[in-house]
Amino acid sequence: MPNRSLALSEMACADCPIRHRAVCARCESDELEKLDAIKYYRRFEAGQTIAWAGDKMDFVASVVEGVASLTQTMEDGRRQMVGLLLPSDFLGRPNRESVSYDVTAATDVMLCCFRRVPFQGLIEETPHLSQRLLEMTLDELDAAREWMLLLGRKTAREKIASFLSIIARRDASLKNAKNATELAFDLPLTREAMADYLGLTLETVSRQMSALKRDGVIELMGKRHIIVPDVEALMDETGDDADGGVYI
Amino acid sequence: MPNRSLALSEMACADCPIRHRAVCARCESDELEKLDAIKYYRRFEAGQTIAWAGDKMDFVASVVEGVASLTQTMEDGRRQMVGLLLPSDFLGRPNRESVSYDVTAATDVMLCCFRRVPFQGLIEETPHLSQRLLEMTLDELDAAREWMLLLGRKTAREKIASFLSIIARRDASLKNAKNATELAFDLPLTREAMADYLGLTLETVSRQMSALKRDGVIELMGKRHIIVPDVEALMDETGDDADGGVYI
DNA sequence: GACTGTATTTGATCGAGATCAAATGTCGAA
DNA sequence: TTCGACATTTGATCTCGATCAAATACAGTC
Repeated sequence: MPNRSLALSEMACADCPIRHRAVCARCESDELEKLDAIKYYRRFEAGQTIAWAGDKMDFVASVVEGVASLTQTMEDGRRQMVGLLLPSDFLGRPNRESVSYDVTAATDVMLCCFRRVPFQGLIEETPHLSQRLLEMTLDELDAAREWMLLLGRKTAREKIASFLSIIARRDASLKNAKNATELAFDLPLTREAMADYLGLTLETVSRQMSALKRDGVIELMGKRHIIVPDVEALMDETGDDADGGVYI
Repeated sequence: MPNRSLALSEMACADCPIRHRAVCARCESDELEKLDAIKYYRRFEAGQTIAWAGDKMDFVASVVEGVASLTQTMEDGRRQMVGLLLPSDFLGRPNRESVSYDVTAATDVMLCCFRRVPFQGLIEETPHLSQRLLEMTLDELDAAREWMLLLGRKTAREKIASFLSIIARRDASLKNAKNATELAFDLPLTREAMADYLGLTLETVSRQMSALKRDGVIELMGKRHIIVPDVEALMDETGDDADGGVYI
């Protein structure tokens, strides 16, 4: 498990890769110190469960590295992913001690955890924190609503293309990439997890990936590395109107 | 259009039916006065468009009476509802001048509107307001995630049963009804709007409503009034686990 | 009471995606 | 190098909900 990109112990907020995107983004240095006092890092391996729905969770957290998913499961085993947390995204709900969804590490994940009870206190006394949390929650709600359109009305092919463009966009945004016409990135999810995200079976995911490859919309290097030779062409497959994805 | 349940002009916050549920729920009387200074009421008739996606909206609002919907439309006309606003729900996003979704009055609706720019100012200086807004947004996010499970994984029959139980629950909650075994309420949506909510066609909605009626799960008085003789039986049809909907 | 427009129901058929099944690829461990 | 555990792809068939089409119900209006 060779992952030594960040030393767990002595990481300073100033050097943190998500310092200006996460829930702490607007905090001043004195506010940051208070957060620092209640924070600790935790690492999870790909596939590991971070928490089960119904568990008590004594922390909330920012995703520093990697990807985590929130999923709901029905009694008979049908599963739907309802959240995909990338670096800088926030995990947990203040003022609620138990988790509502299964939380899983899709890749190796590092979390910056805040002890929940003191964090709640900080929220109440730190407008910079609560304002940022509100903004992030509103963004997540917007994302959830895009996702609802995808689940309710898009075809399998459109779902795949939409998913790829979402990942590509978030990936480019994290890397601060200029918008080139060509784009390359790694899929953070297995075919099965993609199926859970998209409300499809893994067979349908695989078939549609093959179809997009056959049609030259994407190229595959191995199973997980994706090259998009023409971003426009991919966007055309998503079913979204042309101007829908201009802003990052 | 005989609707004189509330006089538009001189309604006092103290008498407001959503006083203790809406975004103003936690405000003290001095805070309420500041809100009162920037508020006005507006009424919309069933079917009327409140705002189109992309429009500038110079207010945010609480739904006082009636039901409004948020919908997304694809170029080829496919439509997905992504929000259903019942009394006390909040409409609009502070710090964003244009609307992201089409907003439509599903029934006759009365809004308590706040001029957007001054409202933004109040949010920043009134923790009672911003905390309540955060809480409501988190609740909406949870609801959106339930909705995603419905859209991605439930059968048509389960979707209808889930929708009916959601409406029944919210209706009972608004009326502060004790939880009887029998339940009766009016559908606030046409079959077509239900289809947009559920990611189905209106024909499938109609067929599944007929099937639930045939099987004795619901009774219909006219097209819109629903009687649920046995709430347990309806819950069994939703696909959710038994303890999923205990809390209101 | 006949007429019009809209909402809803019901019927017949089709097809996208699910399901069931098997083959293939991949990688680490023995 | 072979084995075993997975992840992924591909094939054959089935089914639920979509689509196309028509009948029915209903409310308002002249």
